[in-house]
Amino acid sequence: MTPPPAPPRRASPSTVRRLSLYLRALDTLAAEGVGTVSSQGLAERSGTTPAQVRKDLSLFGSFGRRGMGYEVPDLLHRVRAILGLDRRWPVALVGAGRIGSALFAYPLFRERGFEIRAVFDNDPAKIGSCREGLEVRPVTELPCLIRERGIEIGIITVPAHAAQAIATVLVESGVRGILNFAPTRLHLPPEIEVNEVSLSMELEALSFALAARERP
Amino acid sequence: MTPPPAPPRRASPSTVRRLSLYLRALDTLAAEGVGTVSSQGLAERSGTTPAQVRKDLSLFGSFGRRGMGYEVPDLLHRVRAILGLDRRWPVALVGAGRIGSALFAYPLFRERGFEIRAVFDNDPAKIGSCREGLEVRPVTELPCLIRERGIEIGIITVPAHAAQAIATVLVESGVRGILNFAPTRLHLPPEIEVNEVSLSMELEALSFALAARERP
DNA sequence: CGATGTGAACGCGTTCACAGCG
DNA sequence: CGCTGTGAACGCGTTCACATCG
Repeated sequence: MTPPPAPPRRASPSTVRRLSLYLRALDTLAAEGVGTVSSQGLAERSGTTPAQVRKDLSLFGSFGRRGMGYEVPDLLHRVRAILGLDRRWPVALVGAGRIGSALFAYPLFRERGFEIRAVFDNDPAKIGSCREGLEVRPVTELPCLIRERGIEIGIITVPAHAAQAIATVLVESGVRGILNFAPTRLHLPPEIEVNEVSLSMELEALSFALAARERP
Repeated sequence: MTPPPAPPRRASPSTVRRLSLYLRALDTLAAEGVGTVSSQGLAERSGTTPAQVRKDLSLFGSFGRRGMGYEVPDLLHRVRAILGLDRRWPVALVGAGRIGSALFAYPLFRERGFEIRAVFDNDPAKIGSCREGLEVRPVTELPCLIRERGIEIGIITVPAHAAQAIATVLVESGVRGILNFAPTRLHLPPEIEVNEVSLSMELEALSFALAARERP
């Protein structure tokens, strides 16, 4: 009888991560034509527990039917909406090196609604060349193009020493969220969302775990 | 007077992540020729708090001098050892697509001691071609080469539907740690260390945060 | 003095257990 | 009866505060 709780502005980072996992699992289930799934079933496919699944979802509303579970197409739609994937997100890519080009071609981004609408680089050899049909532009044109194309998310794949300057310009041009692949900490206003992806950190976590096992 | 605590086999994932950040900061400090740093200074450069820095480090020993702080070269060496980076790690890359090739060329891996010693793919168009001087081999040769070259870490950058089979073969061939870029959950024995990197999850976390701010 | 190292207090995410409803 | 939704209990990582020592 209580209306679904107003979407909380802040869910814990772990919850948001798991919502992504649920979405992935629901995509698979929908593709398999499965109509209904229990918290148990979702938990198994996402590597968590049934209680955790129910707790996470209940933060945003009551999407299941007692005794039945969750309807896959409905829950899929709900989780997409919760994650903000019920719209398109124009994205800019700064850095047209190997990692940047790889991300550009990553099909899952587009499937989720992320559309790379601008690519920037300062290397004269790259400017003017194309990535998947989009021309690489010099960074000087960044502010203008970001605004013109309504871009709100920037992906940084430039060398560490250049990342802070790029981030600052992105924010000044209207970007509100940044995915940073450069191995350096960015200093930005607190209202800007920053997500750091450190590839070497991931390998180092493996290294730590493997080395820990060999210690006397 | 108490000897440094025996290195704990299990530190929390957050602690390990932060150790990587400290290492990065220490690298920079050393390059700048800074001789000493306080927990305060390290915290500022890593985006955490002084108390957190001291707690993290004290898990592994007493590396500082009261009233002085930490000596940068010494701490650098210690943190590298804690993370298991005082040795070389032979790595295999499975999947010579865009992401795989980008990782291959990522200089920070080699700087940290990770050496890609084998590259595999099943695409006949790629087999025999080279990535940074290493020849791409078919997956059929994987078990043999993994063993021959003493590889303990595998990086998976194949499509989701192929990832589980690859992971199983890697483990059967002696790999103990896996970095998985494929958007699928791997089922492996518990003694195997698995680290999932989900690029779309990172973007979805941004999308969630930005969308949450726009809600009424 | 100044900054580390650390037990204790705190807060928060996870887990539990059961009430509630189809 | 089955499974969800959820308050309460729990455990753990973070923060605090201070004793400690160069």
